Amino acid sequence: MLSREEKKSLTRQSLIDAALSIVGAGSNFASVSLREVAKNAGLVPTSFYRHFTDMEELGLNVVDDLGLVLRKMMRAARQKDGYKKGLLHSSIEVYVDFVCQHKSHFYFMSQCRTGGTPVLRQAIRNELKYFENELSSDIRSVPFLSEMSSQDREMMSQLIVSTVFDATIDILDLSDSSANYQNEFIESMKKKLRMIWLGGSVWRSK
Amino acid sequence: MLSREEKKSLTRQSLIDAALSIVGAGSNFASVSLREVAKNAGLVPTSFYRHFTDMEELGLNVVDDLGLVLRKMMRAARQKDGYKKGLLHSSIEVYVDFVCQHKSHFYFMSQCRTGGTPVLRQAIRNELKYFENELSSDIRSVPFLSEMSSQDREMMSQLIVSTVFDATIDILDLSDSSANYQNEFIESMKKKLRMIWLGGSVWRSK
DNA sequence: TGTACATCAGTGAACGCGCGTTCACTGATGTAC
DNA sequence: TGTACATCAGTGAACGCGCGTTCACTGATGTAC
Repeated sequence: MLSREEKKSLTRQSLIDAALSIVGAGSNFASVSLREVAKNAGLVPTSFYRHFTDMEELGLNVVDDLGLVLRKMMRAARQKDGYKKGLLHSSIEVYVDFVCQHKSHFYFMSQCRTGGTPVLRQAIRNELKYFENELSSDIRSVPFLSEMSSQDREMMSQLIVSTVFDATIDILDLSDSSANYQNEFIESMKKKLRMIWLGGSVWRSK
Repeated sequence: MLSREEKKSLTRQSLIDAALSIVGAGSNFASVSLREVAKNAGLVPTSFYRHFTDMEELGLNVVDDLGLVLRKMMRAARQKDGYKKGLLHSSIEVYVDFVCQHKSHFYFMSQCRTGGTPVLRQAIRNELKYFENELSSDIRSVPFLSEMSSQDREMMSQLIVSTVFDATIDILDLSDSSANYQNEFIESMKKKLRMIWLGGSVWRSK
């Protein structure tokens, strides 16, 4: 038998999942109603208040959920080839994989980064910041990039992260099209990152 | 005296402006109601239908409005220094200027590119496509970039355009902060573009 | 130019519906003795 | 272990409100003769 506390946190998660599934089905989080979420989770509207004060607070918890997915992704990317030569290529592939396997989370992220309430936008920004920092410290150990100033490394990381994450909505929209078209897109992404990488390798911090 | 047709198109524009001003005030276009727009334009809700079938159709007309702003911006950017040495620097400045002077349009663009209905997303994408094409043909006339394949030039343009437009929401959120912080952001943007530019200049189409 | 009729942008009442939120409740789980 | 009471996640009725949409209307503008 589950304790009251355990049952509560299961219900809580089912509300988060309900919101994600509604967003994944094409709705904009900004126009998803509390009643819709509760109904989708198999609850009466008033139960919502036992877990969150309003949709924004639920949103912040969805961001936390997203954070877990992103950290799992970072681990997968590092494992895939340990930041050797094929770093960029394999990272892109891991990213596309994760986007396709967690569509709802990434729809939510894409939407809220630009269309959420200020609080929600900031929460998403913080998640991306985490990525930029990780990447920045990884860059330090790349031989021909190691002489960059830490500020420039940070700038380069931002550029890479924003380039990758900016492609999210395109990846999602493309996930229903032909494999050919998808591959073309991925190859173009790889070229973009290679161009940034090249730029970084001839960069002189001054 | 204005003709009936002229008056109608003025009303139509006031509906578009009303929607923009609501978005500019912090709402997400996806959750803006037809009644709210009509009220803001000084009309009774039912009048809305004399001009648009629904909010999505109004949205498409907002995109057209945005298109005009973007083309005006492109002209301003070209005029500022005719794509000479300071191209990137002055373009960024023109961009930041336009974002700050047409906040509503750019909030709308940022939101709808990732959070609009599929039709709206596609319309925004098309506007960005226009930019990418213009930039791509400009790149052809830059000496040390002219040997790139047209496909790679296109890729590089996409990278630049997405980097610039991706910064929109940050520019908007920053527009209330200190001038120092804003300048820091702009300098970072310039560095990013310079890194891409450097990458392009050592790029070898193969 | 003047008259008679057609057009149609904007009106105002009305509809049924889903919304967020309140409140008193129920009954299973947890706690004290 | 058994009993008596407290806690609290989930319920269900009810509220007032703004929503999108319908319909018949009005009265200024446009058109035909």
